[in-house]
Amino acid sequence: MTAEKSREAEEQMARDKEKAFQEFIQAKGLKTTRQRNTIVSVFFGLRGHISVEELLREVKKVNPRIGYATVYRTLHLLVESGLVEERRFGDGLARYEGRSEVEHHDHMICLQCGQIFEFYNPHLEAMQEKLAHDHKFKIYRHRLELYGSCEDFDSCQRRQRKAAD
Amino acid sequence: MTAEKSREAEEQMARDKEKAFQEFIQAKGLKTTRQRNTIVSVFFGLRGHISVEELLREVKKVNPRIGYATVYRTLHLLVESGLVEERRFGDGLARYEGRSEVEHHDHMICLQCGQIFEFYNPHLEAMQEKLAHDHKFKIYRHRLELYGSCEDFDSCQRRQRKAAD
DNA sequence: ATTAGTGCAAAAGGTTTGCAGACCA
DNA sequence: TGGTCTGCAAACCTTTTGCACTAAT
Repeated sequence: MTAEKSREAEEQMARDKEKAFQEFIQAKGLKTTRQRNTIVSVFFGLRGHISVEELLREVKKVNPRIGYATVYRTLHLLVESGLVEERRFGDGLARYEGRSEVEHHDHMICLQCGQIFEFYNPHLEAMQEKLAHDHKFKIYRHRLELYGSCEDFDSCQRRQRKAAD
Repeated sequence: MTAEKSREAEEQMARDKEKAFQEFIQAKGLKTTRQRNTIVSVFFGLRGHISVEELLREVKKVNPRIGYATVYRTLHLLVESGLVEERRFGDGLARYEGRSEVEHHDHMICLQCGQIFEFYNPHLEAMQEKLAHDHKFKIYRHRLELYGSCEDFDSCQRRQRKAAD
């Protein structure tokens, strides 16, 4: 919808999130460490739906001594801080998303190329609320995932991503 | 919406599904076995969102020698046959549902009592289709899950289910 | 100093698989 | 008989945890 954000704006946002995380850490009486800084910084420098493996791979480029345990532990803190959300799309591994995810959104997952698109539709949200209300159900959060094919979606032509497997 | 189905009708449906599975098995050139019959029969005799553990527990009442492996393998066949659907609600284990699931439906998951309610709303479905169409995305299937609380929902008062843990 | 964090490797929890023996067609 | 299926246990994969060591406050 809106034009893509400039690189500078994205980097600024990443810095803001890092700072917010520092504040969270301090507020909890926890310690700032080199590893945590690295992981958080790398995470917010990435975009999309990042698996632990992907994150660790990137983190290791900065500091090869960091292992899975620390990445998992830091990711949990990030989720706890509210800056990052955990998702599971059914392939058995958790994915995390943080950056640019200011607002709630849902997902379209292309089963052919594996790409994940985000969308947001206020009517859909409103209808869900109404439906829940009718059932006397109070929604804390929800998840809507459309699985299918983005064949005509211009992005699907570039099917590089999953090709490697 | 509709009145609850009679026990006889449900049992008939279960029998139909069992038969359909037999046909699937034969069409694939696989063999009918005592264990598979037991598992399939027990499965279709249950209702709701059944975990492997739950299913195995029930199966063992009929034949204690049956183990996880066979249940998993049979469940995969059931999914492959299209008679059963696999679901994951984020607690790390797969759940399967078959019976009464003639039509597509979505879920409301109560985070307090753990109960799972099904619902179906044509407007929501139509809106999703429209949305996908607008994005040139073809939906094969989708998943909508509302997580929250059924506090006023009459069923939530009977909180026995998760209490045991 | 004190307390939390890290890294490793081992454990856990759910699911899959290899294999020898049992069973169906 | 011949090929699938079963049951067991071992393997797998992702995630968690125990512990000795290191580092932040």
